[in-house]
Amino acid sequence: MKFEAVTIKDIAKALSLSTSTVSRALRDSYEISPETKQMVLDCAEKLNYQPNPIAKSLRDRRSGSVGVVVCEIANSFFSQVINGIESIAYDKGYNVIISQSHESYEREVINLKYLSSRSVDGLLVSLSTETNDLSHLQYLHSKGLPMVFFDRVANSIPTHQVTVDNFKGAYEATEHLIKSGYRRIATLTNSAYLSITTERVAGYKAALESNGQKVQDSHIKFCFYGGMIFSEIEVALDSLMMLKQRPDAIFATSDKLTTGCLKYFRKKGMKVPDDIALVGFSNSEIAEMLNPSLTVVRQPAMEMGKCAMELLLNLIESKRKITQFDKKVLDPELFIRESSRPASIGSGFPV
Amino acid sequence: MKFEAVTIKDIAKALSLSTSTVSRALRDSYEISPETKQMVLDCAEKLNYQPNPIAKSLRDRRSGSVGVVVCEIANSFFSQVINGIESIAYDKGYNVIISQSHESYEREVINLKYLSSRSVDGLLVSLSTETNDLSHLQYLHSKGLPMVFFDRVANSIPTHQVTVDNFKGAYEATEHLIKSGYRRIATLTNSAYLSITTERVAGYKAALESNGQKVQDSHIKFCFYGGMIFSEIEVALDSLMMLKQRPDAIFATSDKLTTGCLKYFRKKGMKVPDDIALVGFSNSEIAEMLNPSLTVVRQPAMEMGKCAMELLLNLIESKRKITQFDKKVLDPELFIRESSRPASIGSGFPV
DNA sequence: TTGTATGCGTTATCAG
DNA sequence: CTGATAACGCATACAA
Repeated sequence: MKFEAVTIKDIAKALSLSTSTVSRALRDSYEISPETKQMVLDCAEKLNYQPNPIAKSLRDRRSGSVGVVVCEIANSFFSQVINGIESIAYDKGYNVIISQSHESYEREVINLKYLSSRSVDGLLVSLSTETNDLSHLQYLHSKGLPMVFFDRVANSIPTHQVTVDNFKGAYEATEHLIKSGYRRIATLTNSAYLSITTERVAGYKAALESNGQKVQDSHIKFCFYGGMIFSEIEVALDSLMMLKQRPDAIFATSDKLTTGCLKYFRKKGMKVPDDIALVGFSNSEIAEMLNPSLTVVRQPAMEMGKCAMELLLNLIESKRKITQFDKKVLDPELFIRESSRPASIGSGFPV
Repeated sequence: MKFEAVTIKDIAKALSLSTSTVSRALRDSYEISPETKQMVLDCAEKLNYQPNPIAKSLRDRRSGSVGVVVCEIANSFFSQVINGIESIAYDKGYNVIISQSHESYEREVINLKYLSSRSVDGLLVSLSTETNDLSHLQYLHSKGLPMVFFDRVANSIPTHQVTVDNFKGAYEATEHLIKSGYRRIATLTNSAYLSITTERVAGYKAALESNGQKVQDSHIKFCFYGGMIFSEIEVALDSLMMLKQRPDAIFATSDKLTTGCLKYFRKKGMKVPDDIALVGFSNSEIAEMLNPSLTVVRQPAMEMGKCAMELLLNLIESKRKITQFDKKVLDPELFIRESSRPASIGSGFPV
């Protein structure tokens, strides 16, 4: 594989054939006699010939691989999405190259730069929390590099996208708290740059309003890095806890924020949901174990990955230019845990 | 990037130079005049020239990328290792291609086949739980493809490897339980194929023996898929719980097994460590939150990744054949949580 | 200092 | 049915 790489040339030499004949035989071309074909195949087998994908890529001007840009793979939601992507890619013979932005705009730009320049045939992108300027993506898009956004999408770039119904998920989670009797529901959310933030906050607000509650700006706390830095969560929750009218419930709009809340409350010696109720977006199985009474909004991550990859393959493999784009919206699932307390959404939490 | 790719040829044409001059100018060769160099650079900038890595790979017979084979990225330990790998790779200009075996031998073979054939310059491998036959790796190794094993290593293949001192970690964890007063310590461990299993079980046994306790085979439970399938854990723990002399403590030898135990006990309504004590290998921050009283053996995952990547680069970039191999062993960290109960290692666990 | 020619491994086109 | 040749984009040995 390294020192003595077997090429079609070697096979050709061994069989006193031309490279073109060997190439055709290997590709099972109709214009090669069955005998020659068999000879070539046998010889290839014997020499353990492995085609060189790089040479093929250069010739075909396609690499057979797609790039994925996510913030963190160490995040249940994204690793599940990646599993979905992989499963489709695998079936279709594509290779998946994963890159992490670690929520850094700079890193996202660098990764994208690397992935592009013809080394990937397409891109599956979920924006970093810092990303406000989209020119790097706009540029690639203008050059015709197929891309599909998922979860954290860029609406200003016209292409396919896959999301869950964030509005609905947030609406239902919030309404669930209201129906459970909570009256001062705060929300802990991500960077305002992110599409998911806007949509989830909108759902939260709508649920309050359509249930006759007032939206209070002091109840909406943004964590720019989505809780990657714990102090963000501390600052946000400290300020909520210090309001004259302390919130009686919190809606956390992401996995990291949900576990971050649990961590915070444990640190403070507060019980969830005895002292305060918590509802959150979460795809982590462990988070549920962490608080068996936690009501969560689960995203169909695997499905999102599959769907995004399929849309990307459409773009890559379609001959003519696509002008009509899909905005696929998946349904979130709300897992409501029954409570032993009335007007509460859980049965207890360890302090 | 896609439809109209700018190449050195375009720059050459625009400037009425030859491609070699352009190539040299871009590589900042000493034999090009400063003026020409500047012209070329400016033109490249203007046309937004991006070198084609595939063409470069073909010519250089190196891809500038390394392959990583792990079982699951959705595993704190492995995602941390990957972050370590990436950080070094990034500094050295290498690209990292991650592939998951999902603990399947077949998938491991396929992934490796894909990664090899000169599309990667080297391999960082942690074996799947099913892997017993190493011929696929042996073959690649014999062909001279640089590889470094980490965590789950193959001792029969002579190359660098990085592990933690599994024996020591297991020894200390077990001894900690003994010192805390436990007398019937069972262990829940992975597939016997894995190096980590052998080493950790050896450490467990040694700790028992050097502390005057007998090793009981009925106390050692193997989970072939390492707890990927929860029923495995149920079967193992059920049989432990049904022993006439029920164990009073359990040492779980991996992250997944540790959380699996917690899940099991919660399901059974048992308290950890009131009803039973638990100590485990774990790199997940959430697992600690799950049970703040859990004593864990933490592996320096990030460091392992960095170290493995550095060793791999040594192999890749060294001119002459290396015959002396490093077996780097990192120190595990034991986090002991104080208990409010005597002869117990924790303070409470939610049921 | 710059240009020409060649090859990396493949496949498609065009001849035979 | 098979073979010679060119091209994908880049970088080097060799000329000039």
